[in-house]
Amino acid sequence: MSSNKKNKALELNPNVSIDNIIFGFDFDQLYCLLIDSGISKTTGRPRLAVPGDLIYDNETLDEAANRILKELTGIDNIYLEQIGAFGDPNRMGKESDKEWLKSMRAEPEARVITVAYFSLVKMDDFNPKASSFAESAGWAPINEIHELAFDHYEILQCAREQLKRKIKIQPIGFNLLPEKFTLSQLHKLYESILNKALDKRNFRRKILNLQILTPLNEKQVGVPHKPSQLFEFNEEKYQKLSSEGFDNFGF
Amino acid sequence: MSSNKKNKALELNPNVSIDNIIFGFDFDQLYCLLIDSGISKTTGRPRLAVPGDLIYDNETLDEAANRILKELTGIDNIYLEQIGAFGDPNRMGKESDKEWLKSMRAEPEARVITVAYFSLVKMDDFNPKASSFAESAGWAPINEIHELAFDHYEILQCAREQLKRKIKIQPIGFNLLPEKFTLSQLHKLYESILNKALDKRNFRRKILNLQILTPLNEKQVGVPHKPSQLFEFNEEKYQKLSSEGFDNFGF
DNA sequence: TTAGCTGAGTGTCATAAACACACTTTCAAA
DNA sequence: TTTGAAAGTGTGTTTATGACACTCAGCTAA
Repeated sequence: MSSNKKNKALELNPNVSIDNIIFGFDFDQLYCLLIDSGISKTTGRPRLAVPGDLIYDNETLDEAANRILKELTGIDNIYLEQIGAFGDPNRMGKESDKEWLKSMRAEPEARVITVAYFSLVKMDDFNPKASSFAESAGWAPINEIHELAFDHYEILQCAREQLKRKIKIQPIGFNLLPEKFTLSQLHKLYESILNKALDKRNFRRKILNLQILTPLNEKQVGVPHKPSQLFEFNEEKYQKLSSEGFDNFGF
Repeated sequence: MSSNKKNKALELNPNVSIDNIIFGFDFDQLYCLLIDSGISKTTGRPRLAVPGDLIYDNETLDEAANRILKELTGIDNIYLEQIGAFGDPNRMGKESDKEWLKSMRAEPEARVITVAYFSLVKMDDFNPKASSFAESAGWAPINEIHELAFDHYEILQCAREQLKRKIKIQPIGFNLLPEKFTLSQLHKLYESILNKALDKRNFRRKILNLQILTPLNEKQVGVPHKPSQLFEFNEEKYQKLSSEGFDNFGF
């Protein structure tokens, strides 16, 4: 439990980390960005984890979360939201976690509280590349993830729940889509996040009533069916709804 | 990391604390439990703060939050929910905060990340008493709190927002009321939390439609007006609504 | 004893949102 | 020119919302 902080600015805080659930969407399903730190000697399986790092003592938590995102993906200015802190004393207690900690951390025994975030990125903005602390990174379909290092699987489930809750009261889903998109793509996105089928006509009516979409003079091209109208979202209206929410319980 | 519980003091984690926004309701307005650590030498004003403490290395965050609640109020088994982590490097940077830290902390310069919780208590369950790290504790009307130590004022505002959001999708408000209560008391509670007037008839209709209340064969006595029907809430239905939520955006 | 005060309790109508549901259109490829 | 694939569109029913005003029961004080 060190706290020898002579040189605060440059020092990693060995007790607090950030883990960042990065969501993407490919018009078909939700993905999560994972890093693979190699084959575990104890389990013989790849050791998949969510990107994260210890924080520096001179950065805020939000800055640290943005830094991790930037270091890994090279992109900035991404939708980012805190999920909360995870601090079970045994959260890093699996054998394969200990093995990794010994090889990577100056104080492998230190108790680390992690602050989890989730972010929403447009999948084609990001071209995975190796980061300084993982051998590789890549998108994994959310429904195919069944096990992760540390308590990352649990954090992922919390992130999904929070996203589900949030998308019903703020139009943040647009962060997962490109500038121009079709109503069907948006529809599929909502179905993927909420994990259930939504009636097409009712969905379209509701979204259009929010008046958050601007139809473009443009259609899909080259598709083997009736081409779809493209939309962009209305930034102004979006800001308004984002701050007010559009909650509806009635009170 | 030692797990020698004989000497807990050695296991205090100097980098992570818990702060707990404790809400109460007196049938008229919302209150927050504050501790007063004495007159600040630098400001000459009382130094009011939310109860909190560093965590021990062998407890989970939830356990630490419960411990703080128990140490201060003597009560257990309280509704408790995490708000999130607050970690601005300058969150303890006010002069009056530094003064206090020097007198109370082994490592006054250490950067401390705090994990905030809020809890809902039945006000008459709690009889304020001095705790080990504050000279006194007491209920303050939420609307009369304008300044607090550290970043506690900001945390309080987040807590109010979270409570507002939450009460619309889960019936957690009941935690602030005694076993038996009237519809008017519940109505006033919702108005206090949401900070706006709600139509009496519409409110009663909606709450009764949730079928979460069981009318008792009991009325108020000794009131100088028509005595009010008392209700208790239906635990079973409450659990069901709590887990499902009763969100209503329509999707 | 009665008049007056206080808050409890109650119903309806108009409007808006939700939900369920099936066929036609447009384009590309075979 | 036929076929397959997804886009796009409307209505009727049901349910929830929001606005709104008077009577009732019990206490107190004249």
